[in-house]
Amino acid sequence: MPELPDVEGYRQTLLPVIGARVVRVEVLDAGVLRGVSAEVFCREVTGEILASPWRHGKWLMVPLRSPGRRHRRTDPSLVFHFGMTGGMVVTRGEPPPPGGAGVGMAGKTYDRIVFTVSGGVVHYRDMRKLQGVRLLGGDRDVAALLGDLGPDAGSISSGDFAAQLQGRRGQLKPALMGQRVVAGLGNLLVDEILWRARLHPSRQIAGLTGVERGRLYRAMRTVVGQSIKRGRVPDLPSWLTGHRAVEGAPCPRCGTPLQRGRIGGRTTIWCPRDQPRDGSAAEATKVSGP
DNA sequence: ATGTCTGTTTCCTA
DNA sequence: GTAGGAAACAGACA
Repeated sequence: MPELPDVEGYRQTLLPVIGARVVRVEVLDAGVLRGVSAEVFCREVTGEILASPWRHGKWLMVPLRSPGRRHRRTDPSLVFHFGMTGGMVVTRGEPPPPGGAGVGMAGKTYDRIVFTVSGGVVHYRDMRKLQGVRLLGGDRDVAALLGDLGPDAGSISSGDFAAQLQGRRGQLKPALMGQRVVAGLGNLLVDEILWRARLHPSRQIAGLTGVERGRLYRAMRTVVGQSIKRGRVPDLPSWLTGHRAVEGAPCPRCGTPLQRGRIGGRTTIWCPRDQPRDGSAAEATKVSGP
């Protein structure tokens, strides 16, 4: 599930346990640990204080510091990525509610790591284990890990966005999903953004007009902003995402049957009328509110 | 049983 | 850099 809005939601669920001390670490499945053994992971994390979590794109960082000490650049950080099926749940000690983030279809929770902290329990879950959890040694290591990512899609300025697009070639959808132009957009968000901006996913970046670039930027900020508010890409009737499941469903804006195809290796939904391949036409249909 | 699909990323080859 | 495929994994579905 997780794209930028979901991960932002996980970050916010951690806010109540900022400053808490890690009492116990249970590695239920060491397969999610990247570059660190379960033994070392437990030893290094147990006893540490959780500092303020922060997010870049789909990555979630939780710096650790030792009790009674200020933050240092060399303090380690927990770094979480949720792949396609991960999630984070924080409770205050009661058994976690059924369902929720990172839970599989059959209701299995797929808890992989459980952190017991003072005043709460943090569950890292992930069915498919496509990504995982890292323990990095300091701010420099974190910066290196995130080094290839573009600016966060939720906060990039229009000027920076234009600069990121400058000189780049290729199709719109693969570029937006590549994390290098902007970080945090996934398959659903990109389809939603391109539909709102009325741009065909296969359009060439280099062929965008200034007006179209502006439309793309506005659509991105609006869609990401609204999605963060709801903790996910909402499947509202007025959004494209609400109609992905139904083959040939009418475009919520103009009624034309939506088209489904494969672009950049991913299933892609678009409106053949509002999002013409050549960029002309269909400027008339107005965007409806979120 | 077998093949295909999936809200991700990385690694490999043209 | 860009494009395309495969792999990592664990299912659901036809």
